[in-house]
This record gives sequence, C-alpha cells and structure tokens, in this order.
Amino acid sequence: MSGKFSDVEEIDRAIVTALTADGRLSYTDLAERVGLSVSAVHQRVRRLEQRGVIKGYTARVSYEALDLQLTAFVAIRPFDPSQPDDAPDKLAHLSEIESCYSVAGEDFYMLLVRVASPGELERLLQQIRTAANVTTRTTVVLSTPYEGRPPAVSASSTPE
Amino acid sequence: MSGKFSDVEEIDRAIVTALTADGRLSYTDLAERVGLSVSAVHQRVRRLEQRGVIKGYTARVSYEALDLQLTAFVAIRPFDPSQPDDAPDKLAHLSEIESCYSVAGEDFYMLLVRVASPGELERLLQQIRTAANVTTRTTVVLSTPYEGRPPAVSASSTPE
DNA sequence: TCTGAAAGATGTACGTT
DNA sequence: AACGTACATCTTTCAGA
Repeated sequence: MSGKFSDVEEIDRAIVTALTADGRLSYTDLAERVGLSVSAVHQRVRRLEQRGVIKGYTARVSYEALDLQLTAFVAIRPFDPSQPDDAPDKLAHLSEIESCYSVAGEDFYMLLVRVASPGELERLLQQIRTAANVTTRTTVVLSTPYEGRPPAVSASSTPE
Repeated sequence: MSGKFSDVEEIDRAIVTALTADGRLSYTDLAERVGLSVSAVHQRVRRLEQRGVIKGYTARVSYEALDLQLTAFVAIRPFDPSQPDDAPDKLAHLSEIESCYSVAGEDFYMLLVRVASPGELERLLQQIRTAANVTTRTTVVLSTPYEGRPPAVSASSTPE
C-alpha cells in the first residue's frame, strides 16, 4: 500500500510540489531547488515512486484542442438496487468516462465525462444506462474556471 | 487560443497519447514509437506545447499519501443571486479546491475539494460560504474506482 | 517538415564517506 | 542517507534536403 504522509518529510514534500508543478523537471533542476545532490534527489524520487506517493506522470492537454468540447457530471443510481452493484467495472471500458467516484447521498456514483458534442453525450448516456442498468442525472459543465490544480503539500509530522 | 483538434493529425495524436500515458517519456523513446527522427518529434512536441494542445506536465500523486483523505464535491449557489457572480475568483485562493466548474442546473458552480478530515471539510465549507457569499451542498466521496484517465485521442479529420 | 550530426546537458550506477 | 565521479544516453540546435 502507499505510505502515509507522515512518512513524507520536508524535502520529499518539496520534491512532490516541484514535480506536480512541472512533471518534466530534470533531476539537476530538482536537486538545485531542494538543496541536495543529483544522485540523492534521484534516489528520493525513486523511493517516492516505489512507495506510490508519486503514481506517475502525465501531460496536461487541452480538451478543446482534442475536440472534447463537452464536459459533464453524470450521477448514477441502480435501476434495481437489489442487484449486485458493480457499475464501475461495467463502465470502465467507456473511455469518455474520465473519473468515477463512489459517493454518499442519493446517488451511488458520480462520473466525470468528456465528449465532442451533445449528440455524443446522448449516445454515451444510453451506453451508461444499458451497460450498468442505472438511471442517470446529468449536469452539463458550461465553463471551467480552473481544474486539476496541484494539491497544497503542507507541513506534517515526523518522518519514520 | 488553442488549436482545434482538426489541426492535430495522426502523428501528433500518437505523441499526445504517449505523453498522457507517460509524461516523462524521452524524445528518443517518443521518436521510436511514432516512427520519426528525434529532432522531428522534438519539434512537434514544441509546436503542440506552443499551440496549447499540451498545456504542461504533472506528477500524479497519491492523495492518501499526502494526507488528503477526504474528497468531496461541493455544489454552490449565490446567497443573493442579484449580486455580481465572481465566486471562482473569490475562491481561487483556497488551495483545497482542486477544480471549479461552472454548471447548468440548479447550482452555479461545482467544486472538487480535497482535505485531510471531516473537521477540515467543515472549516473549508465555512470559508467557501463567507468568501463567496454562497450556500453549499456537499457530496462526500467514499471511494474512487478510477480517476483522471487519459482521454481517448480518437481519429479525426484532415491536418491543416 | 523531415533527417542526421555534433556539442553540451542529463540520467544512472557505483563506490566512498 | 548523501555525495561525487564516470560513462552512457538524451536534449537541443543547426545545416541540408
């Protein structure tokens, strides 16, 4: 399992902050910022990756540029609540679904989906309903003031 | 402005797909995968960055490991709908807010927030309400079957 | 827009403290 | 744990097609 934050002390936090801000930072730059040698930083990054604190690296892309003009939240609940609930598995193959959260409240899951057009949203909702035997309640995103901001990696307790 | 997807043709799509899967891929590896020379790939990546198709690179982190154990959706609407609505600006300084979406429907905005504990969520909700003069409706995330999956960069029309 | 080459910068392993 | 060295690899630029 991934380590607790209490295992992640000051320098590691600086490394994580730097890499969330720029995932392609060189070890040389990283070393300068945190005040360690290149090899020490390299070792720490490897440990952070192994411990699962850093899960990977990605390019952030413009969804508009990729012709995914429509973002929406889709709240779902089972059509028949007595049946086994494995909606996430049944929906995983739909690549338009970016995220799937199990939530408290009236709905069972909240999905974040991205499609090209209203027509594609309609088609996707039909697929979701039939694939997982659920009803859907959709909230269309009109604009995105901000999104995916890096977490504030704040101070914490002692290293191990 | 960022380019339309119609400007992004096959090789660029392959590059974008590869970099969303691994944001730290070397140009050498990228070149091999897309079947171009290193310098050609390098040039294409630079153009994708300049055009805003690639907006940047980040490390994906484990929120649990960073002691952000509680994720929630916070739907907000103005307490007084007659006043000017600049909630996103007024909330931007709250680093616990990862994303802010303007949405259609009964609510005005949907926030995705991450905090350490229920106590911190309570404190954050108070801050949100007073900072933006809004009411909140919060949906707690119980678990996250999947999240932040890369978009399917599908086929598209002609390059420019 | 591609290629190939050359120079400098960086990644990575390893031995030392 | 961290450092410094050393070698392999990668990045970056440029001329040429």
